[in-house]
Amino acid sequence: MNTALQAVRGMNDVLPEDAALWRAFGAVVEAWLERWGYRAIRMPLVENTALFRRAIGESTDIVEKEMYSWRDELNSEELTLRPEGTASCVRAAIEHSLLHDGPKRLWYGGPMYRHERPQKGRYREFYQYGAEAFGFRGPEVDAELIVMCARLWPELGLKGLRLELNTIGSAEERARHRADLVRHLQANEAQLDADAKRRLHSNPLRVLDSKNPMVQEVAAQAPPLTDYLGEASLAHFAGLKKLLASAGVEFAINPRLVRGLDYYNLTVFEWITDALGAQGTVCGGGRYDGLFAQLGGKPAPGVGFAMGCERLVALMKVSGGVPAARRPDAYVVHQGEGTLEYAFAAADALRSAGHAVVLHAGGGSFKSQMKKADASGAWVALIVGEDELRAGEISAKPLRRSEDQRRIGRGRIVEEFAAILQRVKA
RNA sequence: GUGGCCGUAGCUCAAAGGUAGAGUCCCGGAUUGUGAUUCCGGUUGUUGUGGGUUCGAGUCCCAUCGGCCACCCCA
Repeated sequence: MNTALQAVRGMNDVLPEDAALWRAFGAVVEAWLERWGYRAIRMPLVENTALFRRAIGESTDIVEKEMYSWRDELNSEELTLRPEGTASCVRAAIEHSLLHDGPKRLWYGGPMYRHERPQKGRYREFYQYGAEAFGFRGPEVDAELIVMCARLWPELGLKGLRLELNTIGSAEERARHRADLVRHLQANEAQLDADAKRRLHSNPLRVLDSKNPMVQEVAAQAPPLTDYLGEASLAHFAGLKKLLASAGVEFAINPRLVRGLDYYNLTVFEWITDALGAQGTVCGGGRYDGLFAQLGGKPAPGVGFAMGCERLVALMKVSGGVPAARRPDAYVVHQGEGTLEYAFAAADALRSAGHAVVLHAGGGSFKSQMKKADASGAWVALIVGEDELRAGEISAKPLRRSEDQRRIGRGRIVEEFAAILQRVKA
């Protein structure tokens, strides 16, 4: 143990028992994304550091202190493990002119990397599914993305997720608000903590989100962003709320909901649970109409969300929505001179016929082999001993139903096994 | 990155400075080749790691690694 290597902190193995749940989760989510008309795209895990600096924002926590960045000396490139997916997805859309024939709905999944202190529900390598809609200006796609999620939760067996919603207007509106906000914060600078002071100029909107009561007092008196929103922004938000209401999706407006990435405008939202402790946001997203231009592309609107797989899988466990383990159809037990080849061939033939078959390996007494057959969860134990070998047969013993063991002639193994399996599974 | 709590068998946990244990799991057996129960027997280990104090450290001290919780932040 003293010389044994460990996984990197905050980066976890998913062991077979959990991996089954992950696969079930992934299957539901991917089918759901496709059903809503989103198409898969895959991006590299590594991008040029400049992409994230430009997309996410220089003064965000992610860029300031959470990115895994390094200089690749082989060809002098500044590279970064992606801390989120939207920037890469937009980059890919620009690079390959994906919008040349109209708007696009895309989804992706995979690991993201942020160097934060690990905690329940927060890891340095974590998985996300993301959906992005490029080229749609109206609020209907914002609504679609949110309603989509509302429809997914029951499919995963999840309850008690609540939706928080806000609008943060356009860049111009925020700039006007920001000027007044900074003035207000400066007037009350004595009440600000170190963190708030630091953000006063770098990212004053985040000050409103502070949990420090002293800072909260100042924030509460600050000019509300809503007062600075123009007609178009208000109409967009109203349109979104109307669609959510007609879909029967409940939401709470949280005027302090400001997301940590600079590219958002208008709609921002989070799906939150109280069942996972401090890391309660299970899915978050919003609109980012300026991002294409910001990354050097032809201007195009965008909206999207990302959901955290670790958190959703953890919620599925809490909710008890754990799928049953897959049973092998047969476990093949063999003992005696020459039986291995026979058993090996029988297992092979049954697999070719589409059955899930585990061949016993590693020796052991007959009894221990039967124990392993049982422990494997197999429906049927197939037994090849010296008797069977001599007779040119194989014994089939159902393990999950009270049905007698019987012999099958070698030439009829596939047909008869299928018949037994059908009866036993019924 | 800051603070608090915690690391003993694969797993869940005992051992209040004096010989490291239980349950579970795993392995073998209970008259020839038949699985969950029952009964009998057996292995669980550099007490996370490295130092220090002490006649003696799982226990006290320091460091380090890891986990949990909170802050922070977000998925």
